[in-house]
Amino acid sequence: MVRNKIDDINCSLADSLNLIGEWWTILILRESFFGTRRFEDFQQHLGIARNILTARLATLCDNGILERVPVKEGAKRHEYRLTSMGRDLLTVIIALTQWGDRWLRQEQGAPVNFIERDSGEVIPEVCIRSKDGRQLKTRDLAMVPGPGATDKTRERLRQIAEAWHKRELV
Amino acid sequence: MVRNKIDDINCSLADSLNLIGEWWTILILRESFFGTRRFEDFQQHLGIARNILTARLATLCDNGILERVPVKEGAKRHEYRLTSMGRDLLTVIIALTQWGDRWLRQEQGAPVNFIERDSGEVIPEVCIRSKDGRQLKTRDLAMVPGPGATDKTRERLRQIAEAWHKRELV
DNA sequence: ATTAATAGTTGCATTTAGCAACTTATTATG
DNA sequence: CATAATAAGTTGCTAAATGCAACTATTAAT
Repeated sequence: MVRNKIDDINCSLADSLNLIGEWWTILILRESFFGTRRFEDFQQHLGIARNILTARLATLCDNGILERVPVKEGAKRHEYRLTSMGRDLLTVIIALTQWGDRWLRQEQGAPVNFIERDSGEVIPEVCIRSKDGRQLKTRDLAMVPGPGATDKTRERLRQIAEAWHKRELV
Repeated sequence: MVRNKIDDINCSLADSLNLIGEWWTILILRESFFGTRRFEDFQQHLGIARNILTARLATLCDNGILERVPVKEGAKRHEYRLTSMGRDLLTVIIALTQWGDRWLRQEQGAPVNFIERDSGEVIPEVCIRSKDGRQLKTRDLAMVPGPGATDKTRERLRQIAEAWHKRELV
C-alpha cells in the first residue's frame, strides 16, 4: 500500500506505520516483549498464518526492529530478538494497551498490569507532558515546523494554525 | 481478520488494534487531530480511496472514536469529530510519531515539532515512567495479572515470569 | 431553477491474508 | 551413524481487503 502518496505533510507517523502498521506486526512485537523469540512460538501464541509470520519477521529484520541471532554460539538455527530500535517501541505498545484498558475494559478492568520490577508498583498511564512535567491535553498542543520540514509541511502547518485560530478565537 | 483467535492472553492491545489497527485508520485520526473534519478533506489530504474512507469513518463512528455531527445547527451535512475516546489516542499517535523521528529521521530531524501552545516549548518525548517520575526501560518492567485477568492470562504471565528468571538470573 | 460541490456507491482489477499440506534443514536419540 | 522428531519455512489455492475510476444522489449556493 502507498499510504503516503498524496500526503501533503512529510510525517514520521506515516513512515512509522509503513514499518509497523501492517496486520499482526504490533502483536508480533508484543510477543517479543513477552520474551518470545522463536518462529514456532510466535506462530503458536498468535495463531498467525505461517507465511504471513515469515513475511512480517523478514520486514521487521530488514528494518532493524528485530534481529536474527543464532540460538547459541555457532548454532545454525536462529531466533528473533528486539533491537534497541524495537525496544524503543514499548512506549507505543504500552500506551495503546492502556488506551484499550481505559476504553474497552472499563467494567472488568485491565487483564494485565505493568509494574516496575523492583518496587512492584503499577506504573502510571503513559501521557503527554510539558517540559516541567504538567500533563497536557489536545488543546494545549500546537505544531510547528521542525528541522526536517519541507516547504509543503510548512505550508500545511500554516493552514492548520490559521484554521485553528478561526475556530477557536471566534 | 481474526487476530485474537488463538491468543492465549486476553490483551487490550489486540482489542485496541481491532479498532484502530486497520490500514489508514491512524492516519485518518492524525488528520482529525490536525483539524480535518469533512469527508472530502480527509480524502484529499490522505489520497485514500473513497470507499475505504467511507468504511473507516463508519468503523470509527461505530466504535465511538469519531462522531458525526451536523456541520451547523440543523444542517443536513455532517462532519466527523473526535470524541474524548478519540482524543485520548493522541498519546499513542505522538509516541509513534516521535519514534519515527528518532529512528527514521536521525539526519534530517523531525519535520513537525509538537509544542505547548502557551509557552511555545517543544514537548519532551513521551515515555514510560514510574510512580515517582523516573524514566523506565524495558528491563525495569514486569507484568502481573490485573482485575480483568482470566485463568489463561494468569497462566501465561506465570510462564513469562518463569522464563524471565531463567534467562536473567543465570 | 440551475449549477456546483459534497458525500458517498458500485463494479472491476489488484493485492494481501488465511489455510493446510508439503519440503528442507537441523537437532536430538538409540 | 542412522533415524526420528522438531523447527522453520515454502507453495498453491481460496477468500477477503484494497485501489481506482466512473457514476449517483443529496445538499448548498447563485
